[in-house]
Amino acid sequence: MRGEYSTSQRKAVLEFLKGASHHITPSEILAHLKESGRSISLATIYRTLDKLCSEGIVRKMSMGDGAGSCYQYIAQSDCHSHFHLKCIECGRLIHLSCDFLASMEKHILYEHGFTISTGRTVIYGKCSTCEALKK
Amino acid sequence: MRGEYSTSQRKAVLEFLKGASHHITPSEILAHLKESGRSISLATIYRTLDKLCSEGIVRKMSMGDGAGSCYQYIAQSDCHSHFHLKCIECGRLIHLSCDFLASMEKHILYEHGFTISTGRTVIYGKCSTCEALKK
DNA sequence: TTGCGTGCAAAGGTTTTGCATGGCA
DNA sequence: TGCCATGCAAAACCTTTGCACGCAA
Repeated sequence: MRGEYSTSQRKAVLEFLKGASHHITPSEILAHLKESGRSISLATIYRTLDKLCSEGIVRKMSMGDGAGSCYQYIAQSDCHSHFHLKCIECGRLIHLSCDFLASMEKHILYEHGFTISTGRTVIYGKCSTCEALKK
Repeated sequence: MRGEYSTSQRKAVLEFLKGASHHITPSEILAHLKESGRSISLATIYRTLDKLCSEGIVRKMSMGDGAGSCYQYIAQSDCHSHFHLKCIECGRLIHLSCDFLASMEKHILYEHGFTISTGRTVIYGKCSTCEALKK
């Protein structure tokens, strides 16, 4: 028989991703699940995330930190103009929804023929706090 | 005495970065230098790149490929509104200079208090060719 | 029963680090 | 001479893979 199984591990990973506040590393998933008493191997987490990505349920992003990849559950309401700004200094991640950016997407599409994937894009820079601290 | 030394290895790495056509991985540097007869250890390349980054001479970028980090020499003329678009499908990297994006930078700075680092930011999406191929 | 999913351990790749040596100033 | 930089090897990570077993359907 062909098809996919619904195992307790898959459910646990998916449930945690849904409840999490975005952008989680495989190690974090492991840690949180271990805390809750559930024990899953890292290999399984990677394999599960891989599958969820292929199915379009989860999104893989790479933060520039060298701290490994991050994964994020794709909520239905999340598909709009929603950019991520990441501060180089403090590492804070800012979620930004803004009409201006929506028009930027259109500009790049019509003028430059490029369809932006907002979910996968991270804009780097400095947040106001860190910029102010800069001597 | 305090300060930095100018070694042949540092010169070789920097020179290669200057001549290269952007976005090089440490392994590529190693390979190219080995080809030219010069032999440098990978560790030194990493340490040199790290230093060059701190000095603001070189820029570190992470492409989402899992293929490791990329480094790029920062030319003086390169500091303007210059964004990178990377196609998820074919991997092509597009360099984009555009007034509209310059105004986007200002918008994000004034309205959202965030100073964008254009050099470190990679915008992901699909180029027109790959978008057209999509069934 | 079938065969996908899991766990474990091992392997692969990138990046970092310790230590003795070499080289610039 | 004083230190920083280098090379080598080992280690630390993250991620993938092989294999035998367990479990969903």
